[in-house]
Amino acid sequence: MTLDIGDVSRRSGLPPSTLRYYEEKGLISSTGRRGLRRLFDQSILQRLALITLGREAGFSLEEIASMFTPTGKLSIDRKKCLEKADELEHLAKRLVSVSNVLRHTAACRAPSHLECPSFQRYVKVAEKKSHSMAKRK
Amino acid sequence: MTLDIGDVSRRSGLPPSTLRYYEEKGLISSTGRRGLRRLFDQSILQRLALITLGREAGFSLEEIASMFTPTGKLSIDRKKCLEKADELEHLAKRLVSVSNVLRHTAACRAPSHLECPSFQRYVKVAEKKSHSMAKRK
DNA sequence: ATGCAACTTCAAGTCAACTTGAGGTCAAGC
DNA sequence: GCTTGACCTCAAGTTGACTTGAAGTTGCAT
Repeated sequence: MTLDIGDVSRRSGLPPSTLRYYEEKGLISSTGRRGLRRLFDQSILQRLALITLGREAGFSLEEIASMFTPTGKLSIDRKKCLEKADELEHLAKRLVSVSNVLRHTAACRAPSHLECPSFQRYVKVAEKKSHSMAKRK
Repeated sequence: MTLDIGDVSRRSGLPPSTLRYYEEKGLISSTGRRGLRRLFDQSILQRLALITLGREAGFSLEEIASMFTPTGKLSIDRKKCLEKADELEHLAKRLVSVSNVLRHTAACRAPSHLECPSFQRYVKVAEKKSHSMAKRK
């Protein structure tokens, strides 16, 4: 019931080179080897899904690595978790705002969007950055 | 009523080097020069806010550039706008899911999160990628 | 008119996140 | 037993998004 790197690659959509890179960086680990070949457990797939998601959310690999405990579970640092959660939620809200800006742009017939009040309103929401956001470099 | 690069930098939070870089890449443009110095219009600030937001949402500068028309308005390609809007909304939903995963991790007392049903549920939502998402390299 | 802070250009450097390539190993099917 | 394909390592290359540095210019206050 263990997976070859090729299987993991196919199932996760990530190329083997990336998987090796992630292992090198300590984000994942193989459960052992058969000869030279890495063997992975099923659970790697969930972990990779979380990593990919974290990347899409704008976290660096280093940040993501810090969210896992050495044993592979998610970090138990509750405060940190809640902070990240807030940050993500705020980002999500802003994204919805931009999404609204785009929908408006597609629909609105006003000569210039910059003068349209509803456009203005969306952009205003989108402009607000949270404090934690600012910290992110 | 025009701004110096320093003013824009202070008001947008972006360093002058980044502003010059963005200009070089065609994401923004100065309205003219006083001697050597670039002059910017007020409206640059809104535009920069949108650019920054786009970056946070994971778009490349090139993608962002393609969302603006040469005249500086948002692209009128309605189909493209709606596609991006969907993409953003989907990403936003997934982010909320990760946020939930994190909150759960902070709150749940189960010995292993991987066995907790509500954790599973959140991860399941988070795992789903949209088609458009997959295209994003 | 003189100093100097804030601008300018342009080339080169940096960093994260991968990818690519050369050269080697191994197990399975013909 | 030998080829083939999927794996391996390790070093070097790539890309995007900036930043830094050197060397020059300019506008405003003293």
